[in-house]
Amino acid sequence: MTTINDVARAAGVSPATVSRVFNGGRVTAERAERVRKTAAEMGFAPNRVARSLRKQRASVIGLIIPDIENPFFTSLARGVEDAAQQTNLSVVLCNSDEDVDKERRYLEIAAAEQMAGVIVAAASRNRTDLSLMANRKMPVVAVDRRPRGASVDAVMVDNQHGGEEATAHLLRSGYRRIACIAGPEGASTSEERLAGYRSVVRDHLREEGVGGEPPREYVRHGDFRVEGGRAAMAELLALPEPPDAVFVANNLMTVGALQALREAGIEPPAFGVLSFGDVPWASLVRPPLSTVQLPSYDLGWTAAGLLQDRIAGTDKPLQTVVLRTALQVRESTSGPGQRSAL
Amino acid sequence: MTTINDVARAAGVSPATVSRVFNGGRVTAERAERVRKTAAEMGFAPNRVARSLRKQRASVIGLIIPDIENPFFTSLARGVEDAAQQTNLSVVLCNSDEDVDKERRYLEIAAAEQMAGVIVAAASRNRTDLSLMANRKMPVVAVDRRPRGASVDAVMVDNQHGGEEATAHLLRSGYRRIACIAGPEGASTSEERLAGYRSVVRDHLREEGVGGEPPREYVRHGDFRVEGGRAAMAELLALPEPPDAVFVANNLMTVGALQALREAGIEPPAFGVLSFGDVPWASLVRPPLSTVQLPSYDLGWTAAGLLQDRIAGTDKPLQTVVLRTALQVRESTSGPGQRSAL
DNA sequence: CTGTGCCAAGAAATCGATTTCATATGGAGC
DNA sequence: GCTCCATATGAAATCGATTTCTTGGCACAG
Repeated sequence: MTTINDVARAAGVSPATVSRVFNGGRVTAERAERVRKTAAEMGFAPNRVARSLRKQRASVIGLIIPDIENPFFTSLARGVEDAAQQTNLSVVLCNSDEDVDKERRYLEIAAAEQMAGVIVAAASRNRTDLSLMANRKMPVVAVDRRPRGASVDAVMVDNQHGGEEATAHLLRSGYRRIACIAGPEGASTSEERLAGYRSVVRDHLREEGVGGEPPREYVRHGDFRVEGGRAAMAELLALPEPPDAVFVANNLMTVGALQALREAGIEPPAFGVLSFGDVPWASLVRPPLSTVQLPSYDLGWTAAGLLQDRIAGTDKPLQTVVLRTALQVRESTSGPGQRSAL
Repeated sequence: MTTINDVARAAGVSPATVSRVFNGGRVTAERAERVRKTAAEMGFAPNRVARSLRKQRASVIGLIIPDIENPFFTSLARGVEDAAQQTNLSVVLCNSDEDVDKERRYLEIAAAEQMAGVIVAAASRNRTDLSLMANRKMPVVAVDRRPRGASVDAVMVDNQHGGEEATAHLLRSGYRRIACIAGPEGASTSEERLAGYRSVVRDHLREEGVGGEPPREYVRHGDFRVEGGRAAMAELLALPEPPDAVFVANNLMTVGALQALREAGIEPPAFGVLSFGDVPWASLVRPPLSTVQLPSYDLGWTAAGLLQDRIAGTDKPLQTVVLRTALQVRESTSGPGQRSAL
């Protein structure tokens, strides 16, 4: 491969001069031109590894997500990528698979590769450890999930608001026995969504003059995966007094819940189904699914922006940006009255 | 950060010895133990950038895919990742977005970062240029799509066989006016699938004593995206004699086709729909969709295996592995007879 | 005419690990 | 007891770009 030394020799200058030509140093126009020309002729591209070693920083940022097969995260990844392209940073995507060990390995790699920064959707609120990054003063932005105790910039979704909006909509549509399939206990996103659900149900019960909390058995915890949603839904349907609607706390569990409903011969909107997060190809599901839409792309875009500011060395105080959800009403929650023929 | 020199000093040995401890050189057990211990205490992890510079090779492989939001490719990516983990290679994922320029940028990065190898699902059969890799003798494996004229190992799907199987199944189910929504002209995957379709239809016509080719207007070209599938399906439905079934050459276009069908108030299986490639959450679509299942995970796994062999320096002749598809019959192709109420 | 200051440009140090080369030590064989 | 070899180890070169340090030349002011 042609190195900076080859170019220097060919152009009759020193390697330092070649470097300066490519990095905005002061070089006389005539020489700069000559260097650029020979470099182009020889097909010279600076060796990034050597550059990173010397600069102690690579022009790469890491993006660590817990599930590459979840469209929410892939859309987020596109947001990051598009934003990063603006400052010539490239993005490497790592899939932690919701596994804290795998995640740690990737964090170690990010550190050892001297990446310019990391955006991480943490696999665990408690056990994700960002101290490696802190030690090296490597910029980090948390996205979607904030690891406990980490002092980093963050971009979050207004989960509680989304949960409230969803539950209120179900109530407005006439459903009365509303269940919730929440995510894993301890996951911040799950707990906030659940809190939104709880607060609206509580208010409703108070208005009705009943008071109290939603029935304990109407709240189930899944694992944010398809199978967990299916199991939770099956349990709900097996209750002595099953619910007439469900708010499911993520898209994949919704897929599972819908499968369980179908197996039981039950069809929305007689049974209301509202998903937190777009289900891919939602428009294909019959009937079309009402969802709380998440700004996944913007989440990524915003996170990448914050990270780039930090990389550039801003000393703004840490900030947390919260993006709003948007309720997308479709037929799956049009009300228990319109029973389809069963 | 603690370097190999810090560790060496602390352990009272030379940096060379520390390096040997971590790279399987000959070191007396007692010293090795001491080095390992101090290294652990100091939290030493070798700087990958420096290592890559010296070794002229990083312990990272690049995976370039054209669409990160297509579950086919994400599943493939998981296969690559799982296989790579076996030899401690990490995978960086790059999304070319079906854009040859973006793809070239990533290839340049892979070269400049001195990645150990690249697996690429080419954005274009003609215009994807792998000469950069060839120049540096960097191992490359093509997956799913083979760039024209590149001498690299490849892992492919038996597209023609899949197309034949699909079309034959539609015929067996009683459909007679079978259309095909193919991919972009020039894409090898698309053309092979289409060839499979053509050959079966041709044979059928001959058996019927008619002979000839499938009607030209029954073959449409889309762009492998949702919108393309929708448009193609709409055109098919607008024909004077519309088809009674369609073989769609990829999963995303199938989603579009289903949307167009629904808008026209037509429902499978009265109109047969068969998708090449699993539609995500296929089980949710009503009625369940028949598909030609692609071994996406195995594609990735196999490609990573081949790449690792090359990285290890095997001199086996170039090989192309072809993996078979499997027809998954569901209700969307159960035959035109069972007309659902329209 | 000389001193000061500025700027271009080369020489050389640097980043951190690996690897070659040289050296010392110990043991085996005669 | 001496030679020879194997082996452990350290010193130093190396990878390729960036950056600091130096030098030399030129311009301008006094």
